[in-house]
Amino acid sequence: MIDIELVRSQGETVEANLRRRQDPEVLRLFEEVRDADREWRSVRGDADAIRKRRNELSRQIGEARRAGAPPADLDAEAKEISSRLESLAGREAELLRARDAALRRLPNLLAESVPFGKDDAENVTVASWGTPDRTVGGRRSHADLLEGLGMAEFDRGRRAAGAGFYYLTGPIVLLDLALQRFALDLLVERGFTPVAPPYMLRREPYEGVTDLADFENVMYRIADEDLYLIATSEHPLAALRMGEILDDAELPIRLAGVSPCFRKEIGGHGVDQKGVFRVHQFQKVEQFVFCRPDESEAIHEELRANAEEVFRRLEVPYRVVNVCTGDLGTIAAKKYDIEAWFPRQQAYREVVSCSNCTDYQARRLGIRMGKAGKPGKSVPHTLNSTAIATSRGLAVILEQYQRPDGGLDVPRVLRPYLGGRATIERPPRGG
RNA sequence: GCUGAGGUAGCCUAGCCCGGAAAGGCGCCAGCCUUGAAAGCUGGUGGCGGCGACGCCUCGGGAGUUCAAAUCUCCCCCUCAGCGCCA
Repeated sequence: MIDIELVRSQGETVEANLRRRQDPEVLRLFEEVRDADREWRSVRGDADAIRKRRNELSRQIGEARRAGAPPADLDAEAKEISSRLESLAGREAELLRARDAALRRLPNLLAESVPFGKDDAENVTVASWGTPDRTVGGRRSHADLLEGLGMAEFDRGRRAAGAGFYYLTGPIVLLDLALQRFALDLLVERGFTPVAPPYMLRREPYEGVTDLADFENVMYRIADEDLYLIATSEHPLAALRMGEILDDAELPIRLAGVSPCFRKEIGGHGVDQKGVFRVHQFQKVEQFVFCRPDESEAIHEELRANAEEVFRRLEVPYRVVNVCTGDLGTIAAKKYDIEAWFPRQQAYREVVSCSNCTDYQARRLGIRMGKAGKPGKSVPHTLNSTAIATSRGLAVILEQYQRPDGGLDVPRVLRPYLGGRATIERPPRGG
């Protein structure tokens, strides 16, 4: 959430920034925040004056009572003033509620380096690595390949859990774990602390880390409980320090989350719909950082470099796009997507999302900076980035490393995690 | 799930039974003292509104009673302990 002080003192700048998102609803919300805040402050003043009088009377009545009987006129005025306050206080509370509701729905301010654009077609490619293989050459979809190897159960997954769920079986499970372990080791090497977070969160922290629309669309709720399955470990990692004061000296805090991710809304598919590209459940190793505001820009680049390194070591061609103003989500001030080359689809598809959330998430979670004994008012920044999501990471490897005979070469960097194994073969007797 | 105890400012705690300006300690900041530091002493140290004098609010959250609620009543949330169940 944006700092209300900023809305007051730099209203024009904030509005101009929000305008870049090209969403009329956002500007309407901004007006609502500003109007409600202005009126709240005015009503607040009136109500405070009445409260002051009430407190005076209350004090006098108390003193009079201790001395003898309370004077009837004081009592009458106190009663009258209380009822007058009631409606005003109601209005005051309502305005504050309206202001904060609108403020919480207002998206983050955009970083200056975010390119202006309408939608994902106008995202700007800022880097690329590797040479995309432009020949389709009888490549199979990752789902076909998996089924050919007898290492995935899509139909049975649907029968048991519904569309969007699947079973992986056999050596591919080890490959999946190897991918996670490889990414995790890389992050640990670079100073991250591995974290196995809770896979469910209560509503309150959840509202701090995500926006309300997402909340309704993507979250699985546990029936009769105030619990939601996490959509990414970013969320429990952010909530790890909710309500706390972070000591400047401990920043930056680099965390590597490992968890399954659960998402209700999986959207449309496109080519090769079957498989693990868009699913309700997948594994992810995630980078997450709490840091000082002045260092978040540099750390954003660091997270991006780490994510790029994952795909370089896997020898998977990719490009990096700077997500444009019209395509950026609510929480992020700036976002890079890494899109890996899927040779069967002959397309770059998103495999990493790397965001600088500045102070937006931290403010919603009530996280501040300072020292024990001397809490500050400033708010740290949070950043997050995929290291590897093993649905898509797996899919791209299956597309790229498949062999014409239906087997799979194991990416060099993963072999140590598979006991040196270099290939995954079709089982001797076909399924 | 049952029973009990709790939730008070950055932290720890008192106040609650019996309603009437949130006491104290730690930490932190400043001053005094000191060659410097520590100790000691003095003062300050929540949020919001107001240009300001100042005022209002704040005791897990909400509702109620009352002139007045940390305190009384009701509902809800969370934490801890014991018991139960359990990988």
